[in-house]
Amino acid sequence: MHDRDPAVFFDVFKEIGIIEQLSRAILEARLPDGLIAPHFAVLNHLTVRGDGRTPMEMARAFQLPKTSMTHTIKALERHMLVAVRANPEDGRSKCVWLTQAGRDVRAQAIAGLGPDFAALAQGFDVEQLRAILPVLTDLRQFLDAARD
Amino acid sequence: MHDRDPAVFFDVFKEIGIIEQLSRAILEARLPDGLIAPHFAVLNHLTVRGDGRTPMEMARAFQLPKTSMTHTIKALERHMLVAVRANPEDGRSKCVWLTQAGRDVRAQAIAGLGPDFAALAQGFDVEQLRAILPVLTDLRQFLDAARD
DNA sequence: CACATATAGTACCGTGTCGCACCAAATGGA
DNA sequence: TCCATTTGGTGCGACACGGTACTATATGTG
Repeated sequence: MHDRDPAVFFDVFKEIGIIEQLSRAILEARLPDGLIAPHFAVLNHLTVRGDGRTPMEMARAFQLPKTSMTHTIKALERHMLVAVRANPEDGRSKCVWLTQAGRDVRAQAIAGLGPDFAALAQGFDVEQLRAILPVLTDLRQFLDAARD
Repeated sequence: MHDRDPAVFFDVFKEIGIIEQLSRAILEARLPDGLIAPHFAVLNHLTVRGDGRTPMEMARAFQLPKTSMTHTIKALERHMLVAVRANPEDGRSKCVWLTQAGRDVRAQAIAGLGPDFAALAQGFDVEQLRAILPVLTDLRQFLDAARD
C-alpha cells in the first residue's frame, strides 16, 4: 500500500457515499412532504439553466435513464410544480416549464437550508470545504468523462 | 459571498451527490446481475467487521431504517450469499452469516475494481485524493454527530 | 420521395426504499 | 414477580428506480 495506491479511490468513494446519504437527509428535511432530492434537483436545474428544457436534456444532465426522468417529472406534475407542454420544434419531444409553485418550493427549500448550513459552519471549518471543492469538481468531471 | 459563506456546503454536497452516483455505477458494473451497491455494502461490512452481526446492528451502522435492512438481507438470502439464524443471546434477534458464495462475490467485486481504479489513477492525481480524504472523513464524522 | 435508422417519450413490470402497524421477546421499576 | 415500556424483526402498502419493449416523429441516404 504505497503512496500511489489506487485503492484510495475505494476509501474516498466510501466516505462520499455516506456523506451523500447524510446530506440528502438534510435537504429532504426542508422539502414539502412527498418531495425528495431528485425532485428538488429538477426544480433547481430548471431554475439555474432556465426552464423549457426537454426531459431527455435533463436525463442526460443528471445521467439518469430517461424512464427515471419521465417518472420524476410525472411526480412534479402531480404536485403542480411543473407544466409539461409539446415542443414546437420537435414533435417527439416535450418541454418542461416551472410553475410559480415550483419556483416557490425551490426557493423555500434553499431558504430553509441557509440556517442549517450556517449551523454546520459553526462546528466545521468551512475553509477546508472551500479547499477540497476544486478537487471534487475535478474528480466529478474526470469520472464524467471516463464513463463510457 | 465572502470567505466564510456557508453556501459552500451546497456546492460540496452537489459535487458529492454526482460523484456518488458515478462511483456507484462503477461498483455495480462489477457486481453479478441483480446485486446492487447496498447488497455489496452489507457483504463488505460482514467481511470487515466479522459476520454474525444482527440486522439492527447493520441498520444502525448504515443509518438505514430497519425495514430497508430486512429487505436487503432477504435479497442476499435469496441469492444464498448470507445465511440468517436465530440469535442465541436474544430471542427477538437474528444473526447474519456470510456463505462462501457471499465471500466470493465480495472478493470478485473488489478484484474487478482493482483494474478500474488503476485505470482511473492513470488519469487523475491520486495524491489529491489522498489529500482530501481526511477532510471527507472529518466531514462524515461531523455530519454523523450533527444528525439529531 | 422512400425507407432504414435514430431518437423522444411512455407503459409495464420487477425490485428497492421506507413509513406504519403489528408481534414477540427483553428490560426495568414497583 | 408483575406489568409497562422498550427493542428486534416482519407484513404491507405507497412510491421510486430503471430495464425492456413499444409508438411516434425526425433524420439521413439512396
